Amino acid sequence: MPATKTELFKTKDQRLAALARVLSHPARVAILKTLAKKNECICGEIVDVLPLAQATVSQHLKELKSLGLIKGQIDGPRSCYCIDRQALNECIDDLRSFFEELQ
Amino acid sequence: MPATKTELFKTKDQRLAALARVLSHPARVAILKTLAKKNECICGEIVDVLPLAQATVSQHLKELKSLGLIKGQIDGPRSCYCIDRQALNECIDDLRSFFEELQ
DNA sequence: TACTCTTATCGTAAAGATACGATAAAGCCC
DNA sequence: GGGCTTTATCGTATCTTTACGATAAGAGTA
Repeated sequence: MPATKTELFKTKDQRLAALARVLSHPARVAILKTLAKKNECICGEIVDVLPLAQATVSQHLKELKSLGLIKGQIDGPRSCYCIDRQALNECIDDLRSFFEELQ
Repeated sequence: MPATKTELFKTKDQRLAALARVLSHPARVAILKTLAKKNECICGEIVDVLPLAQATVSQHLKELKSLGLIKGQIDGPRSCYCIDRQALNECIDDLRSFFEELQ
């Protein structure tokens, strides 16, 4: 029965919810903070910082990337990640205007 | 095996993730917007606005309440909900400082 | 070429979230 | 009291998320 009725809501609300969803795990919050601090990181550095297995971290990175918040580029045998500043700013704006609507 | 390793992360990151989690469903986003617009609503009004069954809406309201973002008070046979402005402002501050850390 | 390092993906198990019908509980009106 | 309205909770089905081991795939190195 429960086939997630997400599509029945307004596009804006869906988008905001999707953004909130990627921030809804402390690992992803920590990844963003780490990337912000070091500007860019190879995957292994992030794995070292988090209390999770490499496969799990890779999965979290994938989610951040699929929402566009981070970019990843291959660097030899490594993967180098960084925050997509522009996408981040758009997300911040979305959240900001949501909160303004609430106030 | 997967027993959610949330507790292994920093308290601040956990808290932010928990906040993001309640915003991670469009129904809860819509509820907050509705409450903001009308200032306060009885449960039934919210049910009328959302494409979900009463039981489901009640569940979403419970989650918003348990995080403290909304307050509910019994009004005769009805339940009257409103946004907890103070709690909301604290959440906004948390998010703001998180984004500042990212920039 | 063989070997090592690094990371993504697959498969899968467990936990959590979502959704709703049914029902309980509490107040109102007659 | 009896019936109606309103909402919370219970039980349950299903879908989604989280987590990790195993493995594949690609790049560098001896």
